[in-house]
Amino acid sequence: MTGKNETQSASEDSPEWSEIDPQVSELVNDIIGKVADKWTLLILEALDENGVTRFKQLGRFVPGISQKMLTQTLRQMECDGLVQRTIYAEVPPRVEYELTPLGESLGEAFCGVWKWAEQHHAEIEAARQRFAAGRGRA
Amino acid sequence: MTGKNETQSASEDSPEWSEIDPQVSELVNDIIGKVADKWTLLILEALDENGVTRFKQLGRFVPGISQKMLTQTLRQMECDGLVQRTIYAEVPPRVEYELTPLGESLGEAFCGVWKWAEQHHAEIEAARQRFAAGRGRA
DNA sequence: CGGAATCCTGTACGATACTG
DNA sequence: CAGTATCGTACAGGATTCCG
Repeated sequence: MTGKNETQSASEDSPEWSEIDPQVSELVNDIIGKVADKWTLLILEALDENGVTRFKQLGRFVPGISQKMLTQTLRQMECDGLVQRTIYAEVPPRVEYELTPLGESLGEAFCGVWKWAEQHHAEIEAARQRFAAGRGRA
Repeated sequence: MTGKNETQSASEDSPEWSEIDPQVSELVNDIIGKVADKWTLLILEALDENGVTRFKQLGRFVPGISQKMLTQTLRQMECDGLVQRTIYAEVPPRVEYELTPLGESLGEAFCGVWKWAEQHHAEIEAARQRFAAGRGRA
C-alpha cells in the first residue's frame, strides 16, 4: 500500500532542480522508460489524432504493430491511466479506446520532443554520415 | 521498406502541421525510438548536469549501467551527434565526453516530458492501483 | 583507463491457434 | 471483433576477459 505521503514540498516551483530525490528520480525514470516506448508513442499519437477508436481500427492506424503488442501496450497504457477502455457488451463485441486527460497531457509534453526531432533530424542525419565517413577524421 | 503510400487523409486538425510527410514521420519515429532509450536519457541527463565528464566517472553517474551499455549508448549518441568525444593521447589514456549543442537542445526538449513525469507520477501510481484493484470494478 | 570481443541468459516480439 | 495462450526466435544487455 502506498500509505506513505510523499513529502510533497509544496510544489516549490524552483527553476533549478537543486535537490532531486533519488527515489523520485527512479520512479520518474521508470515512467519515462515505459512511456517512451516506441509503440506507446505511436498509439498515443494515433489516439490523439483520431480520438475514440476501436481496437482493430487502431491497429490499422499503427503500421507494423502486431495484435499482441497492440493489446499489450494498450493494457499498459490503461494501467497507467493514459487511456480509457470502454467495452460495449453487444454482439459483435465492440471496444473503444480513448485518451484520458492524463494521456492527452502526456501527448502535449511529448510534443516538444516530437518537434525537436522534426527540427533536427537533418542535423542528425548529417552527423551520422560524418560519423560513418570516418571518426578518425583529424 | 514500407514504401507504401498510405492514404494521406487531408485532415487539417493541426493547423501547424498541415503537411506531414509519412517518410519524415518514420524518420522522426526512428529518432524518437533511439533517443527515448533508457540509458540514453540517463546519460543525457548526467552529461547535462556535469558537463565534460570522463568515461569511468560517467559510469558512476549512471547507477546500474554496465560498461557495455555505457560504451554502446555513448557510441550511438556520438553517431547521432548528441555528444562529442575527445581523446587525449596520453598515458593513462583519458577520454572526455560532453554534450553537443544538439544534445543540449534535446535535453531541453525532453525537459517537458521529465516535468510531466514529475508532475503526474502520483496520478499514474493511483491509476495503477485502481487498475490492480480490479478492472471489473464498476 | 578506455573499450573491444566473447559468452550466455532473459525476454521482447511476431506468428499462429483458440475462445467468448 | 476483441482478446488470451502458446511457442519459437531474435536480440538486448550483463558478466567476464583481453588489448591499446
